[in-house]
Amino acid sequence: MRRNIEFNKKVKIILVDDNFDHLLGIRELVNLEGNFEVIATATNANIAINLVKKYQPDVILMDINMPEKDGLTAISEIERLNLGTKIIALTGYDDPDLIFRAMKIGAKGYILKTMASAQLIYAIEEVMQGKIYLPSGLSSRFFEYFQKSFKEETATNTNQENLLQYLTQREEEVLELLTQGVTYKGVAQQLFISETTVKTHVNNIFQKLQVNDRTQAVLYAINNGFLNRKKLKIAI
Amino acid sequence: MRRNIEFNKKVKIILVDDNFDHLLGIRELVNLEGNFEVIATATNANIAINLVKKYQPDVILMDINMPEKDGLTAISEIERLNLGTKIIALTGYDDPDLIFRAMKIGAKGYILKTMASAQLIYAIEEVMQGKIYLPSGLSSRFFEYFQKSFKEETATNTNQENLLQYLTQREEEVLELLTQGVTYKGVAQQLFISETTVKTHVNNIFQKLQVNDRTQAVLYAINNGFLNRKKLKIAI
DNA sequence: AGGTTTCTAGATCTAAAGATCTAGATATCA
DNA sequence: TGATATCTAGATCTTTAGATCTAGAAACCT
Repeated sequence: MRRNIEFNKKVKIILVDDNFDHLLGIRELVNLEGNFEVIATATNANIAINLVKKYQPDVILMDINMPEKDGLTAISEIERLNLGTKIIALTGYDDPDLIFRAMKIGAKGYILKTMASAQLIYAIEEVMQGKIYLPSGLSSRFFEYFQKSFKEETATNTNQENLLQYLTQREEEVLELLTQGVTYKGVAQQLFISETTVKTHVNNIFQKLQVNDRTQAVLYAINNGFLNRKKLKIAI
Repeated sequence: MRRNIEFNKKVKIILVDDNFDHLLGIRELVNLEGNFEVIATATNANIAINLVKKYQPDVILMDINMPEKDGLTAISEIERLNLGTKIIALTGYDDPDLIFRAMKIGAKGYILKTMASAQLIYAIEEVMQGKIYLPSGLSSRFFEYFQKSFKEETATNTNQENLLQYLTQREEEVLELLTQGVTYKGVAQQLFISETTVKTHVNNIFQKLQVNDRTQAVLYAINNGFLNRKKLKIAI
């Protein structure tokens, strides 16, 4: 039969939307495409997650404005399954924060319900090719929000000089251990120096960073990019 | 004169590239467009920054692979001037990390030198409309990198439960003050309770978070999204 | 009404942290 | 070679921090 011959070629899709009518509409639309097949639908996120585990679809169209468990959480959980399922977020709002969060947790696409159906089909085709699809309007909003986030983040750091630059190499080593919650004794052992030497270094660090205790020193270090320079942790 | 009449309409552009020949080529190309005008060029970043201050251009085409001061730093500095100048990064490489960092610090566009000249013109037009322009190939790379960053970041957090959930309201208040480097005495004053009460809370916090001292508690709180829930700080 | 949780707070003690001063050994730089 | 910076480390003392135990008051749940 035709169905069997094409079985391996068809893109398996699961729809998730709490509005049943909307679900039917999208199913109709998607099934019109010869290469797509809606293999299951769900009206809430928990059912959806179980369906995904069972059928391992290629693509999920997920309404992220649902009661109970919201769509974003569902996306996170599905992503954690690591099945390579491409998730396209579907919503009525073009809220930049929502778009940003959806992309952050791994959505491969984001489209508005008000958009033309052709765009939905195109989005599915794109994500199936491993691409990410954002309509140009949403992509602008995403980038605006993205850049705004960073601007705010660096704004607090640039209003005054970074006192970390005055630390000597040894002091940096000591501070790094402090940011791991190590005691004087621990630092002394790890650096093969005496405990009093550590205290000397720490006191010098305090003066240079203009703080009174180790907690404040650690906080200063974290807030001023000390860990970012040392470790990997992408600081976005 | 024609030049005066159209003065307010022309888009003022500054080119920055350490390769002089390349500079001439781009200038030629851009000037062919009636609406664009290259008002200055520079072969290094420091000169470029001074030119920007002086002429306040609409758009800057910046090669980010330059010796001495690199282009990314220059972009940061120009952004800090807050003149609303749109910066388009220009480079030979489509390194995702480079793209990501350029966008992060505020570039409004990113194009490869190997790309067609029409794309450069289009990019200028787009950014002048307040949009961000990334050729689709680069935009894919950007998103891949973007999502990978977050996946790695959350990977360390999701491997075990978040002990912060077991804290009572009062304990959260105390912990919040600890993450600001406040002493027992300070916490007591701010919460209008006795110092011994604070100690009791802090000891309970230590047990719940399975740590031994305040520095470790603060580090646990920071690494497990305590501040993110409380304050603004977009944690990307 | 009785159990549970939470917030409060005292007493007591030990361990760590921090402040301050002095000082020797190297290394670096002018 | 003499000044400077860095790393080292001792002595001494005060102040926080942290551990442990007990216990009352209020709120909440069943």
